[in-house]
Amino acid sequence: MTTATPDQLRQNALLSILHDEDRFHLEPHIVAVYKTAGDVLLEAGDDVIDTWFPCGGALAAFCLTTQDGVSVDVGFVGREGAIGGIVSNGHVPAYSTAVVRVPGLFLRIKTSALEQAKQESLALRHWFARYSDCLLAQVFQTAACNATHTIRQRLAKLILAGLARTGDMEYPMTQEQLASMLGVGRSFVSRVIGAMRQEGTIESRRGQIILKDLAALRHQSCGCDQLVDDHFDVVLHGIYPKI
Amino acid sequence: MTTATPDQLRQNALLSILHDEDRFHLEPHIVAVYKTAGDVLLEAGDDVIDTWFPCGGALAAFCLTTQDGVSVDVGFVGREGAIGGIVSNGHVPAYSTAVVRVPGLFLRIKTSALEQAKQESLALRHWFARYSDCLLAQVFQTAACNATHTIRQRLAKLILAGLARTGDMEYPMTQEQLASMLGVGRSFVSRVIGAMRQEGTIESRRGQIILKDLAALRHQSCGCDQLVDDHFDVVLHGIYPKI
DNA sequence: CGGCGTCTGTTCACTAGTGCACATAGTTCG
DNA sequence: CGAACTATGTGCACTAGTGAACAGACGCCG
Repeated sequence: MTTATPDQLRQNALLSILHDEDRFHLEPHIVAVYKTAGDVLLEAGDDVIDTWFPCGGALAAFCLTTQDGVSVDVGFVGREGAIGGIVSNGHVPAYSTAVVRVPGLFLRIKTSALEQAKQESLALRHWFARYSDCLLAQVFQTAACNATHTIRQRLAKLILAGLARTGDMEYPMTQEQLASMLGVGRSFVSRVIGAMRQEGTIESRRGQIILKDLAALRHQSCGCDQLVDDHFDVVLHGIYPKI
Repeated sequence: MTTATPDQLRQNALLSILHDEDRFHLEPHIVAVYKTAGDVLLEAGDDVIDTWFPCGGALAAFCLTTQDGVSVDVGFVGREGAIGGIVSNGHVPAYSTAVVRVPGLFLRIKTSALEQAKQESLALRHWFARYSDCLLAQVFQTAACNATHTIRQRLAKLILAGLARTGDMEYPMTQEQLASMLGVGRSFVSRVIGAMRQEGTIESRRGQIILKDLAALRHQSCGCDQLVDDHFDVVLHGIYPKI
């Protein structure tokens, strides 16, 4: 838990693009922490004291639990974004829990320090506002996707998103976890994965999905994340590199 | 299409609470327009030139159309909120189309004027940021709801939300429209409404739902909107600090 | 009054997804 | 090595939801 190095700051897209002035404001307050899968960054109902920036291949999810006890992931944040006092400026309780899904490095800053910096810099404020718009777009699309697409399509989408993070062909995730991220029954996920394996799209070991045929998996996915990625491109275009 | 009267401004919750200074900034730029069901306030992909404030019982929806041509409403905004340059400050194309669902009065302001006012007032900025957080919370909940709840639960929720706007027992909406808002097949909606009618929960005429048993309808609803309303209360209740 | 367009109820055959139960296989750890 | 977990595959009976088709019913307008 040491103050983050410049090299680490560069591993988050929102931070890597900052002008020197803005960076100098934030840098002293940023701490680097390694987090493993399942770690909770933000608890629903708690004050948003910390804001988190995933680095490299790390991935976190906004996870809601419905009244009947089923939990669902409704949004994902990787190195392109941040979690915490982004939309709200941190004055309010978190509506959603944020959980680490793919382990890795996370940068942490006190939301109060971030907000102070936002007050002093219009550029910083607008930059984060743009990212907020992208986050909202992502959740819009998730809501539409959940209403209309099959579990098979959504599962393919989820696996693709996970693989994009790890950067290789293997995605370490149990079927139980996948089912819980989608908010569906485990046995059905098992069946869908079985079908995909038979068709040669993926392999699967205990706690692991292995990509065999990218084109086929893309084809089975609903492709909702592509639309969102495009919006990210337009809104944050050229100002920072794509993942 | 005349400049809005003070009386009209009071019919939107976000505007009604403003301090005189902030109000004086915005007031001259606000225009009152009557809109009917189906009118489009914002088109996905277009620049967010205008920002809209629903008044009284008016209601608009964020409506997404998936690749396969099915459209779904993923969020609703009534007198408690606003549509347009809220999250993003209007620098970006709208991700979602915004459509009027319950007709009524809408106040319109150029997003650029709103943003100018936000730059000059920290209080205004924070106030809208808080509302943005509520909007995000609402969409989070919609995404979770769509993933886990039955069409029957979601339909009950939708009818309740509509009735809450009109203020009486009648909700003017065809089954076709309800189905399209949920992104589901019309015939199934017809069946569910038939069942509700048999149980005495509602009546239904051509193009109209009539509430008969509020408690029963509440009981059949998933209740997701209640959770969101609670968040609105916590985040926006009474707090609009003068800064 | 008659005609036309739209909304509604219902049938039918079918696919998607649930939830539980139980057998089996892979991992971990003493 | 063997015990104890945990993850996975699969059978089963069942509910939820689809999508097309068609017959009425309602309401409006000339």
